[in-house]
Amino acid sequence: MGQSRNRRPTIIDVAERAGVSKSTAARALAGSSNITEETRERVVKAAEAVGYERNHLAVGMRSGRSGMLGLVIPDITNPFWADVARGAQDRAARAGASLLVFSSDWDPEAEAAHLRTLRRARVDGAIVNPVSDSFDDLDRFGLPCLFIGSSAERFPDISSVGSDIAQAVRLGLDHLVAKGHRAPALILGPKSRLARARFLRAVHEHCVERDIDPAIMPIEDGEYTVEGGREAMKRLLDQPRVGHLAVFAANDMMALGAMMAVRDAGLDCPRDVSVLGFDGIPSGEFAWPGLTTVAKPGRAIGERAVEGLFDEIEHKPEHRRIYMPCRLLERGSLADLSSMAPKRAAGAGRN
Amino acid sequence: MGQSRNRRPTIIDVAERAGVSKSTAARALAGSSNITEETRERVVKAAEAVGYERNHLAVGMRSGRSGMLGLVIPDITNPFWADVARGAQDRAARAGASLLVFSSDWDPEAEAAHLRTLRRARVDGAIVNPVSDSFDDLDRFGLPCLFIGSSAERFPDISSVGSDIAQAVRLGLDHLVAKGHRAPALILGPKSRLARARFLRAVHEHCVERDIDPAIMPIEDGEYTVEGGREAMKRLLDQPRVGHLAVFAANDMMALGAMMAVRDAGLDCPRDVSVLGFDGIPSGEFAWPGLTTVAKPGRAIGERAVEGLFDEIEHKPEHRRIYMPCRLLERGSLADLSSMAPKRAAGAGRN
DNA sequence: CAGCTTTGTGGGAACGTTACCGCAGACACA
DNA sequence: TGTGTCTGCGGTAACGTTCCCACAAAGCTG
Repeated sequence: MGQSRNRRPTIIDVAERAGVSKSTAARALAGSSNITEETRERVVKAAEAVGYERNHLAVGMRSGRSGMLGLVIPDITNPFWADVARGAQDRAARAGASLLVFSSDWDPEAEAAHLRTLRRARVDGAIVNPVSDSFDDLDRFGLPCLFIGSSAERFPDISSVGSDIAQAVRLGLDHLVAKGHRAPALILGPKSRLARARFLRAVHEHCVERDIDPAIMPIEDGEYTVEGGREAMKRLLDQPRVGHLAVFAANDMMALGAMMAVRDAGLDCPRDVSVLGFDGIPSGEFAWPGLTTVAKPGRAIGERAVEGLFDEIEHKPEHRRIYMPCRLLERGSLADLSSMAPKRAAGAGRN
Repeated sequence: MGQSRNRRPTIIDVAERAGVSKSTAARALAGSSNITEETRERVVKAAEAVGYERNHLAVGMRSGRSGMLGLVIPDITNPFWADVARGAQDRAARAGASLLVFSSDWDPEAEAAHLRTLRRARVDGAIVNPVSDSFDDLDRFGLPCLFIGSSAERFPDISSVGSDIAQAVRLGLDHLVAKGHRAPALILGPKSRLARARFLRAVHEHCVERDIDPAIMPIEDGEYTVEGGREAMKRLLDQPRVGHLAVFAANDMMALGAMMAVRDAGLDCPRDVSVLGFDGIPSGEFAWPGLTTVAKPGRAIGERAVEGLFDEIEHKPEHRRIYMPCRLLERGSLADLSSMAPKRAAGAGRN
């Protein structure tokens, strides 16, 4: 009764109720050594009785570990990043840690501000999709840190987790080839983006392996948006071509835009044009036809990133790049030209 | 140099460098009263020089305010909740607070666990979309708390923020009527859900106002999923009907499923069937045709929730329910039967 | 110039926890 | 029985901050 009703109970309240010192109470609650089983039980009961809950702020102060992790992504509203956040959340929760989530909107200043906030909050480490080009804001972060996403490769000294673009491209191209599309057109992102170069390099490597001449693939650029994909596809459709056109877009939004352009041109997907996307956003499922795409493992990336961050925090300084495998999501946007005669010829297929 | 290189600088380091006591340094940095301008300047410079950053853990301990807020939603991967989270994030950041985000997956036990974690982290308050039916886990939360979403109404003592279902339904029905659909069919959620009753009540009220007999509206139930909507629509299409069918679905996913069922039946939307959704998820934009829907203001709800939570924290005990207005997103899934002859009649419209 | 207020500063306690050290008692062994 | 080790527990310092109080110097009033 000595304790004012509105105060949260502390370990001292527990100790008093159990008739021991606070050191003993702390030891009992920490489950550590040199405690009589009987004493431990008394303390635990007392803790339950007063409704004690350990104050993590105080623990953090004393131990230097706050039990919190930071996550700075471009936009939680973007389904891919939401997926990443979800994976990170779950993995952190399994380890008893909490996640502070921030959206940077691809703005270096916002990013820097969020990192400052994280430092002040004394998070144990941070997972960041770096938007800032300059090393200045980031390398002085001074906290265990792990980068995520393709832009991470600009920073050679910092471990990173990302999707395996090379494997994804191989997966996509193999699928296209299997369906009878030998040399698809490419819709890529802006030339300034690192991801674009990575994607294109992977395509080239794949082509070399399969004796395909990459030079025969038409390429169009655009912003990583629906509108960008739509315009790129329009340009592609303006070019002279023979037979069925297949397109591999570097991004699902662009792929969705491309499908719109196909409809705008009075053509049909997949009858006249096949579209393959890259990302695996849920919207692709509800488009008509459903968008066949190579899905990035957002959730797994988030989980793996937290694991990697824990490694960094425990000062295993072994620097690593981790690439998570993607998988193919087959829906309806790809025509199968392999087992039957092309649809635009008379319908005299093998069956 | 007295300070070991790996330690983060404290206010004592700043004080020593500025040649003042830590009290004075604290006052200077807090920007508060009774400081010579010259002293303040010296302290601020010293702080910059040593790279001082205030330790929020310590501030939280001392002041009882951690500067952190909790957000517990069903799933950050769900676009509506991601939108809410984004609004909350931004609003919290503007007030200098950080957000701890958790996903409960509609699991009461996970929810309870997350709330415990938040309490231990000593957040200043929490925003929760309550999934637990029982008051037990929640009312004993013991922290300033604000509920969000339609399930919040089960808890009469706790302030809440949600979307204005009545206004949304009115908006949707008015739009349907304006387009010439007098008595649309309804696709609703499971009978157990509170949101369903609210939706239906709003429909009835609207009908009374407009002298429409609600009894003539066909109603089908289903889970709040694509599959649920698909099956409900299938049942609707099996019923005998005359002319164009219009459907108001209580959820965008169901609406998308309904559109699939229309296609499955060899019919065309919007020529044969009009579909109106409710939520405003991005996928609706990429469906074909684009889903016309009543959009919930997710982001605004998140922002308003943080504001309301701040009110709760500052012990304004005034209990409130806040309903945020929805808006109509007109895309392509609704036929206009008003200004022209119905499409299924000969194409002899007024124009 | 005595007594008062005002202003700027320093000292110390407190927030809740854990780590370290010391101490008392039990026990083993010569 | 004396010496040494081990076990269980209590006391205290420390983490970094802010708040309260005390104190000195300066300014003001009569």
